[in-house]
Amino acid sequence: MVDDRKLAVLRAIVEDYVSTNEPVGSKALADRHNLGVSPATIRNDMAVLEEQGYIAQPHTSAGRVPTDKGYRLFVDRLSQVKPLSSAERKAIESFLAGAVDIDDVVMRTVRLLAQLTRQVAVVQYPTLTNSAVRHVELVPLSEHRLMFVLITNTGRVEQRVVELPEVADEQRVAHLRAVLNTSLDGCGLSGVPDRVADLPERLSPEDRPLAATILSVLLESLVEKHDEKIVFAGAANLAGADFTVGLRDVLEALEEQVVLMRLLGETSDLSALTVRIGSENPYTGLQGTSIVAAGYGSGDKQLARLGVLGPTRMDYPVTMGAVRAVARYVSQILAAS
Amino acid sequence: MVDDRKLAVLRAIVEDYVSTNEPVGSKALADRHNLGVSPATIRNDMAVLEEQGYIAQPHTSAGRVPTDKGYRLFVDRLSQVKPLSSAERKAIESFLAGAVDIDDVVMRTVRLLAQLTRQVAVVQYPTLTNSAVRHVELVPLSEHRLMFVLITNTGRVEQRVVELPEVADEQRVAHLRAVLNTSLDGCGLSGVPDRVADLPERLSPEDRPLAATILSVLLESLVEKHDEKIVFAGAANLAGADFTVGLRDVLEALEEQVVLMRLLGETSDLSALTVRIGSENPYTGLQGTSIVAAGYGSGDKQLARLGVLGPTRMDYPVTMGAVRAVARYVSQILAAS
DNA sequence: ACTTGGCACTCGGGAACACAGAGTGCCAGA
DNA sequence: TCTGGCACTCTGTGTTCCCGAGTGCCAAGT
Repeated sequence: MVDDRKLAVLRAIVEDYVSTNEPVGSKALADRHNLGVSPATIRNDMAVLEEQGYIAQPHTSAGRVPTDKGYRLFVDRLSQVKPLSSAERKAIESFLAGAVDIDDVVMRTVRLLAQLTRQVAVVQYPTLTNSAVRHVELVPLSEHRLMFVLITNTGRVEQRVVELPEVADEQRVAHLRAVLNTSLDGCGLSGVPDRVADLPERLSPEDRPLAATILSVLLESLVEKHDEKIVFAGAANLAGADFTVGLRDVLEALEEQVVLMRLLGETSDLSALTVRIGSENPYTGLQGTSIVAAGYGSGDKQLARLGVLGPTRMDYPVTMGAVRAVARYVSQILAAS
Repeated sequence: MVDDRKLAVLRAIVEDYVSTNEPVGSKALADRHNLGVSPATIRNDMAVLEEQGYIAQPHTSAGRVPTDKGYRLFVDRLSQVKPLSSAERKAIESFLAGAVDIDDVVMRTVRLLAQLTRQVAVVQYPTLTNSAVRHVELVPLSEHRLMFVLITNTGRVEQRVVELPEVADEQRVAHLRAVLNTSLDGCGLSGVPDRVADLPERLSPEDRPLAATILSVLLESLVEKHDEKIVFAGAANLAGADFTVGLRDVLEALEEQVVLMRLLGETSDLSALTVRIGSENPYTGLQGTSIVAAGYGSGDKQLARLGVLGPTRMDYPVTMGAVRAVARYVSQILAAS
């Protein structure tokens, strides 16, 4: 049904279309690729491919263009991820190595990825879900206010200013700090609510209102930051590509955290590349775009995802290579810190 | 030389052009504004205005379009900042009030401003320069590593992981923490280098290497974060407006922190509005754009700047009103926290 | 000294049109 | 099953033409 030569034709169409951005005809194919057959034969194959929905022609008597289904087949069976050159690897490594904190890592990553792929890069901040409490700090700001700081083993720092219901002297704060730290140290964030549930009861009665206030802020910060932060870069790269759908829609999607979140998708499998092509992606405003995403993490735990967004007409092998490589390097960096 | 009627004509031209986005001719002016004179008279005035460089015609026999110089005159002498409606004020207030930390404040501000003006909003993070140390925290991560956290009175938190030259037990860390806090508490960041200069000498010899390492990281973090962080939002609003210069250049400029920094400019005067029109701005890639910026801060100190960027053909009174209002509200929020 | 109506002139943008070129589908023959 | 040939169908481009908006200038009016 789909014999080898037809697949070769499809591959050739995808490659040519990606590089020229113009519908590709039978003659051009016969010239540029040595398929060993005449244009007429190729035409026949193309007719079949079109009937099966892998390619389409924008109008009668124009060349063929891959459909989403065609790209899908190309990605799944006709291409292989293209590894980066060693120069590129070196560049990545040295660029990421200079990062000083988690914000810096994310920022550098997203810029790097955008530059590398010449597309829009999207990076999700490492999730708190899988991290554990490294330290809790209470810093008195005034008699009635203190700053609550939560440091996780993934290097992230959460902070909140807490209005206190009563005056808290340094000693009581110190006590509470000690209690919090001993009871939470190393505890996974998901386990925090359980651990602190009975905490007020273990304290002397006069400390309870204070503790309750702080705990409520703590719990609140856990759920609030659960909808994760996402950043993007490389929007300028959109300017060149012309989308079937308006540029505006794409930019709007990029500024909607929730949409981005869903675009990156989720896979349990760390290091697996996800490719969403055109209509496969869950957001109607982005029909003409594809997303290539991968998870990253430290050790074996997936912390978050990153990827790039570009026109469906993109160079999948190269893009996938870049995304995979960057995901790996970020994982390394995070594991080391 | 520039009598009142000519100014009225210029104002009318700016207003019409802003609202229609089409070169405006003498007849249209006479119709839409009741200037009390005939089109022919207006033509004469327009000829003079053109000679003086306030307006220009895209081609012979088209209407007139304001030049940068024309907009400048309009902004300086022919318009007044338009205050927001009370509904808008309420919306701003309630939207900003929900912010939980400094990141949240900045994020909400930039989105708010983008939505309000339907343009690209740019917000600079509050500078550290004018803030003071509220608390320094040292959190041991392992025997050889600790996390250094600096909390400022502006609510910002800086963090660094420090590799230690030697094993540091909890006691030594605690001691160092105490020393740091007593010597730095309330100290302006610019004064920190002076204060810590002689600090190692006041410690026992065995603590000095440890202290030196931490101090070097501290000082480094001060200068590094000195080039401030800037965020933007509302890029989607660029999609509608057509720039004389490519959209790509604008997007590129937006992703360059340094460029943004210079665009926002600096004025000592808090609460003064800065307007940079087209060629007035220091970046050649942004010829067709204007920037409206204002400073914000807590109390009387200017902490940073915020503003919007849009086509030179923008509604200056409204935009200026929005920028000024948002700057004020953010200042309030920051002063309160 | 301005203002005004009239008038000739200019030029951009849209409509109509033709045409070359690329590409297809199909068919008959190898 | 492949191939060459051939008629057909489009799109994109270049050309021409014309309408209309808008101007500049001038002479007359206030």
